Amino acid sequence: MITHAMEDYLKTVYLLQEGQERVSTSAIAQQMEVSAASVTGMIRKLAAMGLLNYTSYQGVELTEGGQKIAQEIIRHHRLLELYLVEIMGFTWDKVHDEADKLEHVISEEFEERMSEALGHPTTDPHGHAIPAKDGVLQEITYETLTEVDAGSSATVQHVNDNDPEMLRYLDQLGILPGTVIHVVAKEPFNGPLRLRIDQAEHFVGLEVAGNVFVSPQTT
Amino acid sequence: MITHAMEDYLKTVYLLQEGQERVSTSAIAQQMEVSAASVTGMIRKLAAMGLLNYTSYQGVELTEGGQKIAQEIIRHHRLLELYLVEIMGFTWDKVHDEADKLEHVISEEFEERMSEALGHPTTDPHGHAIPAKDGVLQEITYETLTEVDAGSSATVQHVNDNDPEMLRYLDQLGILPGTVIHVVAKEPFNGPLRLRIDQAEHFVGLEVAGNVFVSPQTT
DNA sequence: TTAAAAATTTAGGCGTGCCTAAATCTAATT
DNA sequence: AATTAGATTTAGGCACGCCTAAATTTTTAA
Repeated sequence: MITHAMEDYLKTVYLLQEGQERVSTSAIAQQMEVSAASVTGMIRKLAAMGLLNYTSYQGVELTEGGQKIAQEIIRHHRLLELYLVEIMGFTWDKVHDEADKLEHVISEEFEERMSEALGHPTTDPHGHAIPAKDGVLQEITYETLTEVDAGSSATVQHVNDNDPEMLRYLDQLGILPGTVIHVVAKEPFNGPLRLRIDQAEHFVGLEVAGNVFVSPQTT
Repeated sequence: MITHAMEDYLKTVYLLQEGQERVSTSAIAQQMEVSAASVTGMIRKLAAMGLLNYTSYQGVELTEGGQKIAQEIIRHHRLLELYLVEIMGFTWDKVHDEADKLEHVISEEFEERMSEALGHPTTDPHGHAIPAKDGVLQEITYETLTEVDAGSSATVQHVNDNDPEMLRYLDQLGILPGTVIHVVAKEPFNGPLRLRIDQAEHFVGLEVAGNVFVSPQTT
């Protein structure tokens, strides 16, 4: 039997695995805000179930079975986020926590009906790709806004969705997936970035900029 | 902290309490499909939290605090059932199980947005009253179809929602909240009831009839 | 009113998922 | 190569929510 906690671990490993080969115990512990000892315990259980490969002291890697479950949960999460915003009228800062609870509980039919109501969408409100029902999710790794050179422009691809406060701030600045941002200048000594968005200028700190993922502007 | 399991117990006690003064351990155990010993354990915990009054061997009774939580969960459940049917297009036989899982997990805002989308409804798809946000739910106790005299008619008020199979059967017969049923005859020795519904005649067993709650037809 | 039956509680145990503290392994430094 | 810092695992413990079996209380019926 697969529990909600197991689903959470698989999801976390999946998302941490982006790019990386193997995921360390401490990375999982930090992300999930549990002790490393707890992670070891759960990892061993999941390995015994064939959901991930684990070598002591060497971190883990999802098996195909583990990936499938992780993708299913991530699909639930992102469809829920979009459904909550588009159909139910939630603001985008509230949907992450709600989806975190609902994602483990909804049925396949619920998932299917959400997808239909939304016209089988491919991205969630924060710009993350929604995995197809049985498809592989190839999340592209974008650079963060902090890495953009002064004087050039970039298009927002996605923003981190776990901090409601920050999402409200980004919304206020007009930083949404699709927004074009021109980096006017970067202040020295880890100072703020000077941005032009839609004619208006803003000074934004590095912590915020590090949570905004962009691609070089194509136009 | 109040857990999902606790919420389930409070809900069950609340629903069993209809009419009755006190609710017995075994009644709860039977309804929830757990052992009587488990019920005793949980009851003691809930009593220690002040959510119900408990005297050994004498059953339980919800306190005001316990009632409030139970009503909240029942409101969630019934709003969810209606939302799933009306907005998402579920058939009425599937919504009970889905609501049983979701009811513990949705936020106040989710509840509020469902209620709004549904125009602040007062009954769920099976005819049960939806408690108001902070109101008292006064569920009226109706008689079952088995108690209606042959030759008289009755209006369906609500049907039990926990057996999907039976709900599909009732749907097929056209037995929904609001339906007028004429009891043509009752076969002896616990035999079937002969019913007229919308011109058509049906023979229905006592098990089904016992799950249909009606009031004498007023017209 | 007393014995049998039924209901309830107590005792002890199990899996889950978390914790802290101590032990152990890996990697980095000298 | 030895030491040491950091990461990881092991050991032992705890709360939850369930279980079965045995003890106890209440109810029913002889």
